[in-house]
Amino acid sequence: MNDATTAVAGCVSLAAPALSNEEAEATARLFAALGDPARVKIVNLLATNREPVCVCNLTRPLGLAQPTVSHHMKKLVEAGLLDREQRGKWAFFSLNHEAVSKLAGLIDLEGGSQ
Amino acid sequence: MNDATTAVAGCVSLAAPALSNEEAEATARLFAALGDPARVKIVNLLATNREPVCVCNLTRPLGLAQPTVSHHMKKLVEAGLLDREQRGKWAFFSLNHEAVSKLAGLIDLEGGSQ
DNA sequence: CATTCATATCGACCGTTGTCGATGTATCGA
DNA sequence: TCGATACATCGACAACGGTCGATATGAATG
Repeated sequence: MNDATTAVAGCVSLAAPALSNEEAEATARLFAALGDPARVKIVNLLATNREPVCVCNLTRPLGLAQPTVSHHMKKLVEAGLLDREQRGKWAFFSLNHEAVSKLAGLIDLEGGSQ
Repeated sequence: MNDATTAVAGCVSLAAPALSNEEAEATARLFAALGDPARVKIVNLLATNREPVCVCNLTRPLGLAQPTVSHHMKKLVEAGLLDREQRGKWAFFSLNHEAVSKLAGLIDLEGGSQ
């Protein structure tokens, strides 16, 4: 999922002249994707491990049931922060580094468009 | 409010080796502070206008009632993203650029601690 | 001191969201 | 084909959060 349906696709820098309602909502959705401790840990695991991770390897370190983990993965994919790849029975999730870079750029008020 | 009670004080980079529960919760609280369109707009206004803003000047551009705006300002102050200064009757809010810089650093997975 | 104004807090309402068990779907192996 | 595995979806429940009107606090003003 790297298309226009992701939140990151509709985001503009926080230093942009005047955010529209749609831009503010998309930006809020992107930040809200990281507004849960479990999802922060998921992104942290993917950022440090480098290799894609499947759901079954996340339930134990997160201490959450499998449906809950799937729920969080879906949120992160919809935000555009994670990519999903199906390999047989397994669904492998990896960081979308382009989206992460764009997120970092949103907050850069000095070197941004200010 | 720039003390240890703010969310930004307990945050660690998303590229840090292994986030504790407390670090993940603090990071999530910081991101959640920007997980609402109204608060995104508030930060955007403060980032572009440079000058501090009081609540009475935000109700009209946001289209929200005064208690709602105060609620959002409190969330942003608790997160550490905004500073509050009382001048007579008015409460002036301004961006905490140190916190914004730290937030941008949290997401920088390349130049960070990875 | 009374009034006005700016802001915070309270209480209530209600939509959203995190959580899990149960179930459905699809794939792989025996 | 059958059973096991991995994952998504569904339904339900509880907790959280955004919103507003009413009210409280506190400061300037006359």
